[in-house]
Amino acid sequence: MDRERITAATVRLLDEEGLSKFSMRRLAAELDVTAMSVYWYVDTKDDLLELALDAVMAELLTGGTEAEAAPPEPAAPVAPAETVASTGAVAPTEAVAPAGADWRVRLRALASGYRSMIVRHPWASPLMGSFLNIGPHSQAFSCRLRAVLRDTGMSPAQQLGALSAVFRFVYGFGTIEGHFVRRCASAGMSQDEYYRDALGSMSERPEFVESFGSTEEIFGTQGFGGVEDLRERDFAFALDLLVAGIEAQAGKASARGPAGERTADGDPAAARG
Amino acid sequence: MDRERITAATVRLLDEEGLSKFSMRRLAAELDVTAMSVYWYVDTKDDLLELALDAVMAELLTGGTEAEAAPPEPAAPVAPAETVASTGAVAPTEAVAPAGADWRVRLRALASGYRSMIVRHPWASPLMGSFLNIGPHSQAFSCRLRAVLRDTGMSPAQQLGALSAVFRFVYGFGTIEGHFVRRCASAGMSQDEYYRDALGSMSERPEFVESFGSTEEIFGTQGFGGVEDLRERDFAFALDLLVAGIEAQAGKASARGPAGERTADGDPAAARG
DNA sequence: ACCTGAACACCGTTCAAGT
DNA sequence: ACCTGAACACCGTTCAAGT
Repeated sequence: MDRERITAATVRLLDEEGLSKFSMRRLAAELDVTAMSVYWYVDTKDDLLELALDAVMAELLTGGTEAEAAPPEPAAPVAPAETVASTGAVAPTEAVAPAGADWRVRLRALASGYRSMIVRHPWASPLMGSFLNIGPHSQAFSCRLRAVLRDTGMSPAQQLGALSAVFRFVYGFGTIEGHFVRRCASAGMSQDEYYRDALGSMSERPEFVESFGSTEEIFGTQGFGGVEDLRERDFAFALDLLVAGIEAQAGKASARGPAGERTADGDPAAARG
Repeated sequence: MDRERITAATVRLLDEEGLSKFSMRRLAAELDVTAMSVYWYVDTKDDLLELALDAVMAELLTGGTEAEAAPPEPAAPVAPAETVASTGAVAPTEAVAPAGADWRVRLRALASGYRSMIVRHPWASPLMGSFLNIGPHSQAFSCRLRAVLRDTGMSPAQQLGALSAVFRFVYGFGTIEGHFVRRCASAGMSQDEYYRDALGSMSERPEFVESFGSTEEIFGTQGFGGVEDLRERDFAFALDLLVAGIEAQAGKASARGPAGERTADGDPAAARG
């Protein structure tokens, strides 16, 4: 009975039953302990949730581009013990990209990893709020993203803007996706069934059918591989948009010279090389 | 005592005290009524929250590009009665754009309006989940966005991808922004104070200071107008990224011809002109 | 048709008390 | 140092009963 075991049980319960059903009393029962003994290790429910959030953030750092990731195990691609124990050896590797690869490849890898983490743990996104000051693992992930953006050719000020854009976009995508997945599950339907129903209710509006065709036409389109495939393509397309936008901005930047508007002294691109 | 009055009181309470403090009992007290009489008009708390969500979605439709917006008042730019009554004459007009303007201008207007609505009502974003099947006002807004995207020169399939991208990105931006604003308020700090504190805790990590300078350097940078100004610029920059990405994709599309990969028969761009 | 009171099965958290 | 029981002030929702 220590903080790690409590955090692991919290993550497992949150994964299985969702944020709204999680309670201190439910957790205590799971740990075969009275309701209030958890409070010896944790000040408040919110503190515990922050610990759980930090634990799943660590999933994004298994194996790494640079050694700046987590305090323990500087280089070896070993997943944190508590996470493996809780989720049952789901070792996500999508946030890992070849160290010297093109920034586009690495950006896609980081974004995909972040997104899939949010989908794996739908309870995490409402807890993330601002990506400021929420644990060392989140900061380490942010560092990796910044390292990638340094190679885009954008000015430092543009890099900061792009950092924010990528973070928030992936957050939005993963959060909505997570909501949808959970809603399907709680309705006892497959994602395709739920999507078909939703389309059905939208087909009551005639302009919708005019734009996209009837439900049967959408599902019958050749190459339509279901909602999950659709979402995969939407995400890929959105990343294409971002990458194309970054390339355009980087072109502008190099045409006008390396200096941005916002940044002050201490150009990090120059300092790092 | 009817559904409209209940919905209006709900929106007002949610705005003032937040989603977590809202309860049926609290609402009943506000309406000077016993706890359970609300259940005569509303089946469940979740149903009521959906009503509230639909009510604030209507803010995005005041005044419009086309007459496809809300059932009442087809064209006149009049805000819905219940919203005006509840928020005290905050009549947002940001989602309105000149009808025949460039798609870039109209896209920015729609995105800004959506974002500011989310910030005005931070409780709305956790409720939005998927943008599918949540009320007629949301669908009408989606229609307007589609109408704008038709003018980008993208293929219909690309338009669908961009629709998803814009929606989810703005959602992510507004949600995180709303979280931050609320967190500052509940900590009793101004946004700049909170931001300074957060930077201070991040300055404990040396690579952060190496990249961006110390807190004093960041706040002292000429042209730094505080967090809110920073966020404004981040949002504008992110929209620039999206617009540039859309332009790049549209260029590809017109170079390869109008047909996309995903769409079936019934090309809406051709049908609408 | 509309509202109420009492009740049920929950919450997070405190606090004095046990070992 | 670690855990417990009882208690406080809350929840959403049901249901029989009032007018």
